[in-house]
This record gives sequence, structure tokens and C-alpha cells, in this order.
Amino acid sequence: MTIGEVARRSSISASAIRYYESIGVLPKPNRVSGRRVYNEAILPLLGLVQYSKGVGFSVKQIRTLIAGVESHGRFSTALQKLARNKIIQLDEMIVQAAQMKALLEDALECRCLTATMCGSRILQRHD
Amino acid sequence: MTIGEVARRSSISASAIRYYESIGVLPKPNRVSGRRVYNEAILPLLGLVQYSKGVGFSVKQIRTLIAGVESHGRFSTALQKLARNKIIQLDEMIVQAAQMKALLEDALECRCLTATMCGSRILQRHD
DNA sequence: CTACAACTTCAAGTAAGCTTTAAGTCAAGA
DNA sequence: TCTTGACTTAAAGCTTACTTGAAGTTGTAG
Repeated sequence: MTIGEVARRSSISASAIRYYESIGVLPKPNRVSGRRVYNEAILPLLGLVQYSKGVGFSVKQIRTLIAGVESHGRFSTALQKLARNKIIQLDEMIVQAAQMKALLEDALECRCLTATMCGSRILQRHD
Repeated sequence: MTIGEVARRSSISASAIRYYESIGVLPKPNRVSGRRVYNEAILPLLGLVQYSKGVGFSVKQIRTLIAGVESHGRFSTALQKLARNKIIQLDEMIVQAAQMKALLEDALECRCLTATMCGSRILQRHD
């Protein structure tokens, strides 16, 4: 696969793919007359990148994550730590997202945020 | 309250608070001899800012959100649209976060991501 | 009166995460 | 052979969300 095909199939721009490679998020692919040639394995990797971004990993964290995928079998302590911290963050995120959703739904129902906000517990935790 | 007190109580830096005011996220407070004087109402507002940031609102979206809080009673169609779109995004985010959490937990259990990734449904949705 | 902390403004700097631009290479088709 | 389109690089540019720095003001405490 050329970078153009990968871009089309992953919905990630070619320039972003080159950028990811340049900062070590993606492994360097083979070249044929100077051009990058990818195999199918790049797609789930890019899927992981997208997914990780979606839940708030920075590209540098994603690099650590991908390194874990690439280094078959090994799961470094750095990666374990990252994973554990992220699991905690994800739990917080899930709660927060659910609360924000409830707040917005309430607001939509009564067509105003003021009343919703005053009644909401999530905004009352100040001293 | 001075900006310093607000900063301390909200854990948001004074410079960030001034920045939020400058781009219209926060209302302009009263001044006493040139200095900003806030009342308690600023705290839940800053709480909403923090919360919104946490679930992926941009500061410009937060501005729209805060405008909805400030304009007592009115809930503009723009804000309704923002709220509806955000509710959809939040649903996706919750699912994605839960899946990523499961992936990381599985990875921690078997101490490698490769096996986890290959067995995961979330990274298999490519054509 | 002076010193000091906490504020003020405005402009410039920073970091992340790409995108865009310019100039060049390569293989295939007319 | 020439053109075309997809690729290559390096460097510069852009947006978001602030932070930092410089220079000045204010009220209080010694």
C-alpha cells in the first residue's frame, strides 16, 4: 500500500502519517524507490492511534503505547504505569462525561442552563 | 474577591482567568481602582469551564455555553445545537473510554498489548 | 516616605499537533 | 520524450490555550 491508500483507508491525512512516523509514533515502513510501502498491519495501528487520541492520550503517550505493541511480548514498566494511570483517568472521564451529558439534557429540557446549573451538584463543590 | 483569591479557590491561574475574560468566556467583573473584584458566582462558572474542558469542549464552545448561563432564561438555538451535538459526542466518548479501559486492563493482565490488540474488536473495523 | 505585594496592560513566547509550501523524484501512459 | 500524478524532503506556518515578561499602578505596613 502507498501512503495515499493508507490515508484514504484510515481517514488520516498522508501528512499526519508522515508526521507520526517522524516523531516515532509509527514504525518506519519499507521503501520502494524512495516511497513508503505499507502492509495491512498499519491499519489497526492507525486505528489505535485514533482511538487513543479520542480518549485523550497525547501523541507521545501513544508512542509509548505503540512501542508496547511493536515490542512483541514485552510490556515495559513505563507502559504499565501509563496504562494504570490512564485507566484511572478513563474512569474519571466516564463519570464526568455522564454528568455533563445529564447536565446538557436537563438544560435542553427546561431550555435554560441557569436553572440546571443552580440545581446541579457537579458545580457546587467549591469552598 | 480579588483575582488572586479566585485563582487560589478555583485552582485556575490568574493569567488564565484574565485570558478567559479577554476572549469572552467569562463576564467582565466590577473594578475597584482598576482591579477586578469578583463575587462568589464566578466559582461555579469556573467550575463549568473546568468540567467542560475535561469532556472536550473547546474554549470557544465553552463561551457559547457560558453565554447560555449568563442570558437568564434564554437558550439559543445555537446553544441547543451545541448541546445536542455534544450529547452525541459524549455518548461516543463514554463507549470509547470504556473500550480503551478494557483494552488496557486486558493488556495489563497478560503483560502485552500485541495479543490484546489482535483479539480486540475495537481495532478490527478496517476494510 | 518608602517598600512591598498584588494587581494592571500589552506583547511576545511556548507547546502540541498538525498543515502547507517549495522544490524535487519517479514510474506510467500518450 | 514529455507530461502527469503521486510521491519525497525540509522548513515554515497555523491554531489552540495559555504563560511569561516588562513596565507601570495601588493600597497597606513599617
